[in-house]
Amino acid sequence: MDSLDHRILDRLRLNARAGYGDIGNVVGLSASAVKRRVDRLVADGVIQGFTIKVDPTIEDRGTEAWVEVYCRGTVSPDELRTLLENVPEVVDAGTVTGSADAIVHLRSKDIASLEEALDRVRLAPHVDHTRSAIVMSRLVSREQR
Amino acid sequence: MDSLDHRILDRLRLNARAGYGDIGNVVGLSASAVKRRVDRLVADGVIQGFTIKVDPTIEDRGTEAWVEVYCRGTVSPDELRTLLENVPEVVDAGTVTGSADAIVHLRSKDIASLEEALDRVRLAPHVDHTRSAIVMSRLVSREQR
DNA sequence: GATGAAACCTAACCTTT
DNA sequence: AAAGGTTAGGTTTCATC
Repeated sequence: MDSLDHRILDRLRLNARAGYGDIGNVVGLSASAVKRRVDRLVADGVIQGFTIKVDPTIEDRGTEAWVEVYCRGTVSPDELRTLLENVPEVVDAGTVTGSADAIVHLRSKDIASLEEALDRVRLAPHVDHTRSAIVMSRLVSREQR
Repeated sequence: MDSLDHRILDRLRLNARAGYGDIGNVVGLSASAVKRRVDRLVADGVIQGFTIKVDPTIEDRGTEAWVEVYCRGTVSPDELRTLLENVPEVVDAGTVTGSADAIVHLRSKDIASLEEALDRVRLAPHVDHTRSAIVMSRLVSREQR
């Protein structure tokens, strides 16, 4: 992982379909050299995949909320994972420090379907209660770039 | 946006470098027809870009936290945005319903640098106090990256 | 880094509905 | 007209040197 690798990652982040030759022109390598590095970055797990960014509203994911989940007693992360993986609206979740057991990021079509998804989280075993914050306006969005 | 478009998006989400011919074999179209649809999806803003998923630890973003931001008085979303955009560790943020003014998702190298970033948020004008939850274990990760 | 064959992208043209 | 298929060219990928 030298500076050339980082610059190649930057180019691919901007355009994952850029040709090896084009990337090479920017970073100062031949197409073959770039391909070898990209292949190695994939093999090493540095590049975990090539994807697209899709407008969330197109796929009924324009409404979002962050939810703190509070459980009764002690619940293993595995139990929580199983529960949350069964709710497709959950896009991101983790166990956290502090009073809540987990924080869950939900994405859905509208408030109604968001509430429906939240209910599925809330009515699961072990879950005591939740504390929700519905996103009104997005301020920063650098998760996908 | 018909079902073919959705299936093409699914294929590209799995592998943004898949060939048009390969995608066509799966969805039942010729390579040209797939290319025309992809070009249209890009032109219409449905596909917002082609990117890579990079292992967060490689780029010093392995430690994360969710932070509720509470402000004094009334603060416009624009002021909050300006503030948060100047902290590179902020990967995601939005104004929310409930008692907090905003929720901020931070990613950094380790706890120490996370705390440093949090301080930059906390010491900004208008910010009264924050309430943080550091992520211990990731449960679900379906965010498009 | 260079080479060459195979695979792919792309645009123009044709067919179908 | 709108959408898909076919073809032909130029370019890119990829294994090998």
